[in-house]
Formats: sequence, structure tokens, C-alpha cells
Amino acid sequence: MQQHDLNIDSAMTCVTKGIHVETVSYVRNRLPESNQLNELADLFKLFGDGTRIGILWALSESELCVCDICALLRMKQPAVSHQLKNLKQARIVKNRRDGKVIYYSLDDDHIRKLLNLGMEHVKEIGI
Amino acid sequence: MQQHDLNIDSAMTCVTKGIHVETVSYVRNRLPESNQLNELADLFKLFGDGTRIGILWALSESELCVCDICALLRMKQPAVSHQLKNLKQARIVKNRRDGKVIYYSLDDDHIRKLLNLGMEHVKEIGI
DNA sequence: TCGATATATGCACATATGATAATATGTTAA
DNA sequence: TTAACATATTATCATATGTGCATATATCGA
Repeated sequence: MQQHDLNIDSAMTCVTKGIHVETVSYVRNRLPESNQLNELADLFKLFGDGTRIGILWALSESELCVCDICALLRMKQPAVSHQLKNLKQARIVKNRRDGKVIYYSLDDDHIRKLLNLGMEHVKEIGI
Repeated sequence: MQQHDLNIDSAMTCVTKGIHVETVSYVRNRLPESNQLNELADLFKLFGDGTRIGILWALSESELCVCDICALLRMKQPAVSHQLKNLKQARIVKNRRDGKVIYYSLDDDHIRKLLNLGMEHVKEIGI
């Protein structure tokens, strides 16, 4: 069953047949702008990695220097620095320098809340 | 400056020198088990994609069938089904069948809270 | 049973991404 | 200034991931 000859999006079929036109337009009006949704996705993407979640959880307990994180998570220093850079660009973490040592901490209390809320979900789901 | 001759992790340097041993062990005791952290990362990973965030936000407004989502997000049906499958496996969405049509909705109110909390952060950060 | 429709699945491919090694930068102390 | 140390950066590579195409499955109606 080929649909290549259609020049409208083949995905439109059930709606052009009028299945849930009302609902779709209702939802469309309530959907944030796509660039805002993309920013939201980018935020969550940074949480979506075992390494970074480890870093974030650690920082939610205490300010830490790069070496502390390396030791804690048994990671190489460049890998940690790389992830910290990503987190910093997104303003999820901030840092301060004290001599040779650079200390990182969470930039915002939303981050802690997101971690806790996510963990609640994980604990309830993981039967 | 090579450190290859060390058989301990080269990342350990600043800690083995005793920089923040106390802090590191404090945080280590408060870190969740690594598989729990990985589950948390997997949860957030599913939020970390523009397509899926779109789907989730849409479902947070209303139950929708696959075709509705296709129309709303202008995506091909297989792509939507694929993502819905991922979301369902993680118990982020659930579905019900009504004849030929399958309706999807959020499985859990945590999901809505996570979306809103994340969006709060995005709105505050986006100068 | 057959055709139409709605959704799911398997495969292939292009892209994104995280880790590593090597090296650079910046800071302190001697 | 030089040595030592903490951190950052760059380039490379292997892997993960999302999408599209083709096709399969499931349900309904004739």
C-alpha cells in the first residue's frame, strides 16, 4: 500500500478523515513554541546520561572540585571536565575558582527538585 | 607529564593527596546505587528529545491517538509509533484500544510535574 | 473472506554523543 | 622563571539513537 503519490503528509490521513480535529487543534493551541520545547528537551538531555546524573546527584549533596568528582565516580578527568562544561553552558551548574582548584555546585534549586521528582518516579515504577 | 606508570586511577591524584577526602566519602555515602542512578538517567533520556517532549507535552493536554500526534507534530506515523513504544516501555505513557484506534495518555502524574518543573527552569534561564 | 484503515515492527543509514589520549592553559610555590 | 599541579581543550573513534522505508499485524465493515 503505497502512499507516495500523495503530496500531503501521509500522517494526516486519519485527521483529514476528521477523526479528532477538535482535540488536535485544542492541543495545538496549548503547545509551547517549538524552540521552547527544544530548550526543554536540551535541558532533560543533560540529565539523560548516567555520568552526568552521577555528577548532578553528587553536587546536590555538596560542592565538589573536579578531582573529587573523578574519584567519586571513578572517571577520567577530561571526561568529567567535558561534562561539567556541558552542564555549565546550560546553567545547570556553576563554579568558582580557589587557587588551582575549581569548585562546582548546582546553579539552581530547580535542579535538585527535578532530581528528586525523577527519583520518586523511578522508585515507584521499579516494582 | 605522563601518568601512565601509575596503576591507580590517574584521576585520584588530588584526592590521594588528601584534598577533600572527607567530603568525597560523605557524598559517596549519600549517592544512590549506580543502577538506580542509571534508571534515573534512562528516565530523563526519554525526555531529552524534541520529538518525545512534543509527544509528552501534547499528551499532558489530552489523550490522543497515534494519528493525532502525527498531525500535531507533523511526523511520520512509524516515527511516532517508535517513540511511543519507548515511552510505554518506561511506563511513561499508557494506551487503550478502541477498535482500530489506539489512544495514548500519560501514565503518571509525575510526568506532568517533571514537564512543568523543567519548563519553569527553561523560562527562568532563557534570559 | 476481502479490502480499507490504524498501528506496529524490522532493517538500514545518517547523525549525535561520550570517552580517550594528547596537549594546552592557568595557578601556586620555590 | 621554573616545576608541579588542577583543570580545560582538541581531535579521534566507537557506539548509541532517531528516522524513513517497507512490511506486518490487527480491527472493522461489506
